[in-house]
Amino acid sequence: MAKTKKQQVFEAAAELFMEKGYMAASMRELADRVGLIQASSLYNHLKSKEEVLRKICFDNAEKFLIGIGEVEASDTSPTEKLKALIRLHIRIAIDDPTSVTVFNDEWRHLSEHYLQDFLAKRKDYEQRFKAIIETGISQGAFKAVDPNIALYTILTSVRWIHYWYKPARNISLEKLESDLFTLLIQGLEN
Amino acid sequence: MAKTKKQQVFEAAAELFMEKGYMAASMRELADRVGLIQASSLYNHLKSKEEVLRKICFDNAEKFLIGIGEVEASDTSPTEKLKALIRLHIRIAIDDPTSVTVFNDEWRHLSEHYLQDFLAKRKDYEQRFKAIIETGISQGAFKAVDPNIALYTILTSVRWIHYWYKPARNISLEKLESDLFTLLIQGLEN
DNA sequence: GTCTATAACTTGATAGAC
DNA sequence: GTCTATCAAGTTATAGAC
Repeated sequence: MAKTKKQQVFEAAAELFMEKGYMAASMRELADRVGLIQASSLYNHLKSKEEVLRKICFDNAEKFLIGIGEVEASDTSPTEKLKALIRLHIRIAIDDPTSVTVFNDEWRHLSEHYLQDFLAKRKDYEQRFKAIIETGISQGAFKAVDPNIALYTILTSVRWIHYWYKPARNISLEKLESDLFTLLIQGLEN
Repeated sequence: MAKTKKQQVFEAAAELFMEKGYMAASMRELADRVGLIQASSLYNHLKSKEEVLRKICFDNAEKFLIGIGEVEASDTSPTEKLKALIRLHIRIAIDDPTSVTVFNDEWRHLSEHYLQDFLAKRKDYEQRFKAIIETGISQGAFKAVDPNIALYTILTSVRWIHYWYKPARNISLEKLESDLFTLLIQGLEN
């Protein structure tokens, strides 16, 4: 299937938002990047600049929320759940690094109504993630570190993947996963 | 010593850059925040908006480069050096969370000449940090993980501190340090 | 050192021809 | 669906009075 022009526009926008940041990215520059189109014509494919940001932010939020739902539903130990969550972050980051980077870095430019919705979803995700860590601690599987410190250390630890990891590099997805398990889980486990 | 107006302006700017991002922060809003001053009058205290960003980015870069220089000069094991580096990041983050957040997130809006200089300094820092990890691996003190994965996991792990850590909270600096050592070093050590 | 006024420019978005 | 033309609003920064 060939990409529709709308898809091309949205993908180019995500790249531009990643490279320059949402606020520094102009519709004229987006048009240049899509090629052979004027900025005004972009409005046949999108309603506004913010609509593109909204789609990126909420599509990724949904990916993470669906993912953590599956992890919660699985009948496994806290350690296995934590591994599955790290795998989820790696998978989403490698599946579409551009999109997830914009999601990570540009959500604050959502307008107020959407920003509130987004922050509520993020808070929900973080609390469910933290609950898994807390269960592990109370069961004695994890060390008695502060759950917030463990949570944010793990959450931010996977945010560099897009910037550094390229499959072409001589490091495999398996090595990436196992090194991250070593670094992030071995410190936590009893 | 009372703060000079210049200091007040630069501090308010850093706060504004942190909250809204450099590109979304306007000189008019900065003036409102400083209070009882018009945007045009700010130019008696700064040469340009970018001058403020430059000062923030290069002051922090210098803090990290001086810090890693001291760590390198110390005659200690890779594990102790790594602990000292984590302590360095925590100290800088807690000492001035606003400034270090702008340094972390807004450097890309430096104009070309300064951007190149900044990126060279960052690359220097990362390579010296990585060299310490590599020494630990080759000496057998650390596990044979990929040095880049370890480097970026550690570097990004301390970036949430500003957003979450408040000394008023019922968690001490000592607990923060020891939990981060547990999480970040225990996974790496043999 | 602060003000008002404004220059010079860029921004997101729309109207209407084709 | 794309174009040209344009609007209205916002931007950084400067000039010159006080």
